[in-house]
Amino acid sequence: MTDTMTRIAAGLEQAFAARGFAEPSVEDLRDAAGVSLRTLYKYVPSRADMVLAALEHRHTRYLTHLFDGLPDAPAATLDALLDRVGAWMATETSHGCLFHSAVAAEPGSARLREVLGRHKAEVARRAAAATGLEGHEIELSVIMEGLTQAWSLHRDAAIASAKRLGHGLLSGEAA
Amino acid sequence: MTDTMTRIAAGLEQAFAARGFAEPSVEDLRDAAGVSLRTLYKYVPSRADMVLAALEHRHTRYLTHLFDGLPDAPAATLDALLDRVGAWMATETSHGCLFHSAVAAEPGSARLREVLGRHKAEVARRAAAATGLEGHEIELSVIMEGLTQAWSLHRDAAIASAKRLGHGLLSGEAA
DNA sequence: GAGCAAGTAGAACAATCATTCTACACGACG
DNA sequence: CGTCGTGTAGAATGATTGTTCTACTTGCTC
Repeated sequence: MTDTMTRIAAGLEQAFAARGFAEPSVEDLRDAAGVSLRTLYKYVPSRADMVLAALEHRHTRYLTHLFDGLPDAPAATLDALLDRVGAWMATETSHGCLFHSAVAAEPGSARLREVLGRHKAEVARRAAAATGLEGHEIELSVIMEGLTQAWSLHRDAAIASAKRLGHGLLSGEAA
Repeated sequence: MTDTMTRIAAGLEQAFAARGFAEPSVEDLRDAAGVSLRTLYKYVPSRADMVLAALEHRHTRYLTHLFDGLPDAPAATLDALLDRVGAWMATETSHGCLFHSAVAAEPGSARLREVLGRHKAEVARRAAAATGLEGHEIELSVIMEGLTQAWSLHRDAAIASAKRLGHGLLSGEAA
């Protein structure tokens, strides 16, 4: 059933998020997934695929975390969005973006790079649509990426700084 | 001699930058360093120390690349700084910040986290001093981190966006 | 109740890898 | 000349790991 696959993906995501992509052995991943080695390999036929499955799962979780039930007013929306990025960092990842980490761990993998690109593009597109900043996807990307990286060092101060940069974007919008 | 140590550190930096922190074996690192295994272990007694040596070397190289001979006028300085970040990405790293990658590869290492923190703090401090934006270190961090991450996907467009965000900071400075 | 899909537990295999060790080369210097 | 510091080349070791395989258990369905 898909149920088993989801449980596996969720466990893999958590394991990679907590311990990085290099350290956990397949036996560790099996424990995290809560299934036997046989079943794990049946659903996910290699360790590289385990990484992809984890990222797939995280992608959908991240999207719902960021965009479900956002407010309507542009300024409030932007603030809420950046707060949610910070909240995600606080609860889900102590350090950086999991997609970038995956690519960094295996810079040669074209599949990983493609997953990263799709993930980032979709986040930026949705963020622009939600804040009425269509055409400024890349500025939004820079702000959100910057917040994600800087959060681990500066916590709430990083969120406040990202908000200030974002407001500059909104008010510069008259032009 | 320190000469040998520098040669080793430079080789290690290049190897890790090109192939990530997980993939290269110690024998690969030996080839990159251009010394024998014995000598490598004499100067750098474990693989974890090889990572640290590489980061140490990159730190000083990055600082000189960013800050040597910067112009004086605040706006020109900021642009030049962000251009240099982009140039660094183009020539030195196809993907992301090497320090973040190192931490991501081994999230448990306190030594790595400390090196990351010191690196980022020094870069932000110098950037603020060079652009006359003292007190805005964190905004600068967000912009530079964001550019570093977004560059791999958007290239020159990421640089232009980072500049726009930075100019917003400079003109908002009247307040 | 026979058979089948889907699961668990864990041993076995082949390969890789970090680290150490042995044996040798060479230039400087007293 | 001898020896000491610093280097090279590469084999041996010991442990870990990704992957596969064997043997057994459940629950469902005809």
